[in-house]
Parts: sequence; structure tokens; C-alpha cells
Amino acid sequence: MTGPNRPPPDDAASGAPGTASDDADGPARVTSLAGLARHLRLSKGTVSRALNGYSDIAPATRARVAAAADALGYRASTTARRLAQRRVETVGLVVPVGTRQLNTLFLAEFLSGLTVTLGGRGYDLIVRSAAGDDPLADYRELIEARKVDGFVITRTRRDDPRVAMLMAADVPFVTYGRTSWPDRHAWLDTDGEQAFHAATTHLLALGHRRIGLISAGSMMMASEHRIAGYRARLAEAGLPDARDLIVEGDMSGDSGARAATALLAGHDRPSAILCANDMMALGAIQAIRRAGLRVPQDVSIIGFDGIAIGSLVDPALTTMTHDAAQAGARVAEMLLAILAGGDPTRQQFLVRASLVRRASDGPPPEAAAAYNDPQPREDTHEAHADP
Amino acid sequence: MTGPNRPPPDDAASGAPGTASDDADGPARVTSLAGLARHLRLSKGTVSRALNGYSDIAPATRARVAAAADALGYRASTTARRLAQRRVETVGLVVPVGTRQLNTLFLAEFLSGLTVTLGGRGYDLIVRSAAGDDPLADYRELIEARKVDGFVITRTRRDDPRVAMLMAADVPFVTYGRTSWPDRHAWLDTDGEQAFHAATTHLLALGHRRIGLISAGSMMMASEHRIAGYRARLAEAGLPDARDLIVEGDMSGDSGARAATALLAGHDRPSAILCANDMMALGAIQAIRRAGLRVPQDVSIIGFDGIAIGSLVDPALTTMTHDAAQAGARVAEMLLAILAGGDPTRQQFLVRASLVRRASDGPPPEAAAAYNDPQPREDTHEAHADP
DNA sequence: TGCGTTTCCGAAACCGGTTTCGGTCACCGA
DNA sequence: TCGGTGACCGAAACCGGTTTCGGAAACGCA
Repeated sequence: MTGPNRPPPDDAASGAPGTASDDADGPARVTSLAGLARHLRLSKGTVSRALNGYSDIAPATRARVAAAADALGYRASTTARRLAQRRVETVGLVVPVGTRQLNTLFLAEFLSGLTVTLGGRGYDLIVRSAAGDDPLADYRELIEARKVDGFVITRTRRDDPRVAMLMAADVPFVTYGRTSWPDRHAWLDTDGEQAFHAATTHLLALGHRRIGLISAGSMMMASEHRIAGYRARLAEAGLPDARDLIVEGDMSGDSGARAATALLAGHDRPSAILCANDMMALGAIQAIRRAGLRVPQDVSIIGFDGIAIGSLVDPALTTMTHDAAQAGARVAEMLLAILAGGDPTRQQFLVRASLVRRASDGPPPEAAAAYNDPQPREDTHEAHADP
Repeated sequence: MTGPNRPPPDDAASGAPGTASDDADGPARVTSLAGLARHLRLSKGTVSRALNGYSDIAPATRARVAAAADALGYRASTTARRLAQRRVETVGLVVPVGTRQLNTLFLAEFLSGLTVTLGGRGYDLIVRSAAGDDPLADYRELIEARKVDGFVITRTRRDDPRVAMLMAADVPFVTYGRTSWPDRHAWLDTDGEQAFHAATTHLLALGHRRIGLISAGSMMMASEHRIAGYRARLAEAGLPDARDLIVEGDMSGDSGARAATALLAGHDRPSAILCANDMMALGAIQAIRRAGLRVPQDVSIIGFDGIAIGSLVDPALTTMTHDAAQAGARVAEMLLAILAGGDPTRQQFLVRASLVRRASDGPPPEAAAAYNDPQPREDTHEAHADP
């Protein structure tokens, strides 16, 4: 006596979603293509083609359909359209969250550029937070459930497993940041090499000769390029390639503090430190002060990211910045192009970062007397003017 | 000679999404219910019911179906299921972006709590960035296109138009923050009144008698509660309700600096200032220093939000904090409950904020001698212990 | 006036699931 | 032995669109 058939138990009451059918005002709204077609005494197919701009519909009919559609407030069901077209017009973004100190500032801006551009083309963005152990789980889930047409990937690493998996599965995607296979997939990246080269040039011009670097973790692809730019510039200047001047952090403020402490403990401490992100730069400043030194009089600090807060701290942080919103917009355009059939390997772009000079850099103590400021402060401008 | 029929021009090449059909290894994957049914020599309906746990399927059959499904790697199409069930299992979040200084730190954590919880129940989150002039446009779009079942709304304002619209349209939603109609919809909010009451208590205990407040804009609902808590405590202490001690900001660092400057310019400047968010608190500190004063020796500052950077600046920021990730998770649960038919007016919760005491507060100059620290520093704990 | 084109629309098959409604058949007690 | 009752599955109608195909009417030209 359990009744003839039963859906599985589903702990939920019954909801009555108001089906705003017919108010006194306005004509009854029509929500299905069939309804609209009936109203117009046309077939579903004809109405659909009229609405979608097919060429085999008489202009008069097209107009009549359009008029009725908006008089009756008709709007096609996205789900139904997606089913028929076998495309979900949705891209996925999995934000890493396991790593505590995610560069959250960046996220909001990037997200905005992404969604605005995608939205303009009718695409949606669905966001996931990487759950637990397996970094690929969310991607697999999204693919298998056929919830997305492609992905945007941030914070790339060398041999990034996500990239490897998506390439193997032939799922479209664009990375923000390069990988070990820069010629095999679409990517947009800031030119870390150029940026650190320019920042090093700046410090050299101020008179620094021992310049430290706090990197963002050896697995992050960006670290490699930044370190390369820094070392290349030192080599050009004929300075020794002191490996002990490079310390690894993990992007958190604390790690920046630890790294700075380590740098200061060396037998010949640096008079300037480049940091792979602003969080670590703030941590470094804190550590420097704890050591009884001043910024920038004793040690100069330059960050990377250009977070808004940088201008509010004391000393205001000199940093390398780039437009995250614009990056998001471009990544979106790239992905849309690929989803439209474009060749991923032709979507590869490097963008410049600019030096925002504020108050955390200056000449080294020994050169303070002969100080000759090489660049204006508090002004955004290109860091370097290559030909 | 334009050809018989034509879809509208669509500037795109042809893409060949690899349909990873049959590799040498593993059995050919099956992607449709019909295919799986054919393989099992059962009807679509039976297979569907078996997979969904209906009670009218023989245990043996159910097992056979389950085994085949995972041997063949079958996974139901989300889009098809959504169409049939007339539910999209998706909630929308429109992040305000027009307001420059969005509380981005908060966003990342909140987002993570939200998506993890939603994902656990099979729901997706689609994110939009409020495009232009009309703040309701994105909501309307999402509703009409039937892309979401409900919304999460943040940064509520008095008479929030989004809330009014959604209530009128009878679309499920949960707000993070209250509105003018706290008893008519579901919300989760931090208890700003209690928090500011407690913070004021803290400052009074330190000896402060003139305490300023920089609010977050008169339209923000949160401002009202916070100011109320502050004023109530002053009244309890028998202190005059000096309206000139409250200055309005807009949540940006610059506005915090301007507001602080205004407060310091008064004929009897405050010895402590409460700020409605951490950004403004940092701006205020900057302004205080520019005025030649010290924090906290001359002026104490307390922020609100508990952003991670607060511990890295100098002086480390004393602030009121709350767990954004947990808030996101709870909001998600509330919305799911409502989508399952629950009563929105029974989903209303107030959560506590805690005072994280760091280094930006201290006794006022005149009481520095008799300084008797009322609370430990650098430790997260409940700000106030009501019964 | 006659016949081949165009133009325009209807019919119907799909997309990939869910769910209702009966129909069989085995098993039960009288 | 027989009608009644469950247990279990198939058929078919949706959900709300898109797209192919073909036919009828209107048009062109000789």
C-alpha cells in the first residue's frame, strides 16, 4: 500500500511560484513559442525563423511577429534554445580557494571585464570554487554535465594539469598566464619579463646595486618570466647573479615578511627588493620595519599588481600595474572567438605592465646625497619605452 | 540566386568540437538516455526512473542500469533535464561594479562560500557585473531569459529597488544585508548595531569621550544600524549626541581621508574614529598623518570588515570582522530552502561581528598615563558578551 | 497563356531528458 | 482454480525551442 509509483523522497515542501499570468493591465503574457504562434496563426517554425532573422521570411511577417512578440512580452526560453542548439553559451571559471591568499583584488576586476563582455554576446559565466583535493574535479564535473562550452583559467603553473587535461579532452579554453606549452593553446599574459626588467632598470638608475627579489612560488609560471627579466637586466649591468638574492614566497603577506627577513639576514643585505605581488610587498615592508630599518630610506620596495590599497598605506606602495578589467574583457573575446571556430593557437597575447611610482622606492642610503630622481612619482606611465 | 534559405549572417568560421567518440580503450561512451536504453534493451522511461531512484523499478534492474551507466560513462545532459523539469538549478549574483571601490576582498570569500554550498546541491551560480545605468536591467534579463531560479543580493540599501522589484515579480531571493522591509523577505545580515555598540564601549573603556564616525553613505542600509549602535552607546554613557561627529563617506579610501580631514578640522576634534569599512579606515589614517598627528597616540581608528591586508599595514588595523565565507554558505542554504518551497519570511538571521584588536587603537592622549588596557590585542574574540 | 522560378510558410523531426498512465504477468488468498 | 492485487516496465506525451525539407502560391519570361 505504498502507492503505485513514487519519485524518490525529496525533503522539500511544495512551492507555489507565482505564474504572473494575467493581470488586469496589459495583454496576457505569452511564454512559449507555440503560444505565440497560435496567437499569430502561424507555425512554430515560421515564428522561430522570423524571430531569428532567417532570410526566407517576408518582411511584413517578420514585422508582425516582432510586434506581437514584444506586445505579449515573449522571450524565448534559454534552456530550450540551448538544448536545440546543443550549445550552452556558458563559460566556466574555477577560482582557486584552497590557496588562502588568493589575489582577490584582482579577481573582482577581472570578473567584471569577463562578465560584461560575455554578457554582451549572450554568454553567461558560471563560477565555481575549487572544492577540495582534486583540482580537476570541478572541471570534469562541468564538462560531463555539459554545463559549459569552455573555460577561463587563471594562475597558470608550469605543466598546468588543468591545461593538459582540457587540451587532451579538446575542450576550448583561454588561460590568463602562460604555461609550459605557450604555442599550443590560447593565452593572455602580462609581460612579467619586461616588467621586472624595467623595474630593475629603475632601481639601478636610483643607484641600487644589490637588488633582492621575492618570487611567487616556483610552480607559478609567472615567477619564471619575472625572474628572467630581473636576471637579464642584472647581467646587462654586469652585476653578479647572486642566487641568494632570490627568495621564494607564496603570495601571502606573511610569506613576504618571512622572505624579507631572510634577505635582510644575509651578510650583505639588499638595498631594494622587488616583490611578485603587492601582498608580499606589504609583508616585506612590515618585516623591514621590525628589523629597525626604514622604507624607502634603507630599503626600497616595489610590488606587483597595483591593488587600490597600495595608495593608502604608508609609505604608498610603488608597484607595477596592469588593467585587470581589460584583461578580463580580452580573455572573454578570445574565448568567444575560439568558440566560434577560431584557431586557439592564434590567440596569444602579451600585455604591458606599467610602473606606478609612489613612495616606497628611493635611492640607496649611500647614494642619497647625490640623489637625482629618474622618474616622476604618483603618476601612471609606461615603465619602459622600448622602440 | 541567394540560396533557398539562410540563417542570419554570423561572423564565425566552422568549428569541429571533437566528439571524443570511440577510442581504442574503454567501451564506446554513451551520451544519451536513448542510447543507454537501447544498449540495455529497456525503454527510456525505465532507465530514467531507475537512475533517479523511483520506487517502481526492480532492484535488479536498478543495479543493472547503474552499472551500465557508469561503465559507458553516461551522464545526463543538464540542459535537457532542466528543460523537462522546468527548473534551471541556477542562482544569479549581480555584482555592483559602477561603484568603484567595491569591497572586493569580501567578494572573493563570500563567492567561495556561496558556490561551494550551491555546488554541493547541484546548483550553479551565474555572475553578472551590473552594466550601466539601470541597476535592474541585469535582473530583468536573467528573469525573462529564465536563466535563474533565484537571486542573491548584496549591499542592500534602504528601499532597495532590486528587492522591491523581485518581491513584486515573486522571484525568490535572499539579501545579504537588510532593507526597509526586514519582515517581508529573506535576509542575512551582520549585526552592525551590536558591533558599533561594542566598539564604542571599547573606546569608552579606553578613556575616549569624543568619538567620531565615518559612515558608508546614507543610502546603505548598514549605515543606519551602525550609527544607531554608536549613538545608543553614547547615550547610555550620558555623552552628548554631537551630530558633527558623524561624517558620510562612500566606502572608498579617498572618501575616508576626506571625512577624517573634516572631523579633524572641527573645533574640538575627536580622539577616536569608527569607520564603516577598512578601506575608509586606511584613508582616515593617511589623512590623520598628513595632519601631523599619530595613530593611535593622537587618534584611534577602528575599521570594519576584517580584510586580510589590515594586519600588514602600519599600524595594524583594529577592525570588526565577520566570516564572509560562512555568510555566503548560509545565504546559499537559505535560498535553497526557499527554492524548495520554504517561507522566505522565516529565513532571517543576524550574525555577530567580532572585534580584532590590533594596533590602531589606544587611550586618548590625556589618559595615556593612566592607561589600563581593557582588552588583549591581536586576538580574535567576541566583541561583546550579551546574555 | 504556359511553364519554370522564387518567395514564403507549414509540417515534422529533432535536441535529451521527465513523468503520467496503463498494461502484463506473477503471485496471493479464498 | 480463479479473480484480485501488486510489482514492474513500455508507450507516449510533454518541456520549448531549432532546422530541414517540401509544397503552394505568386512571379518571371517567352
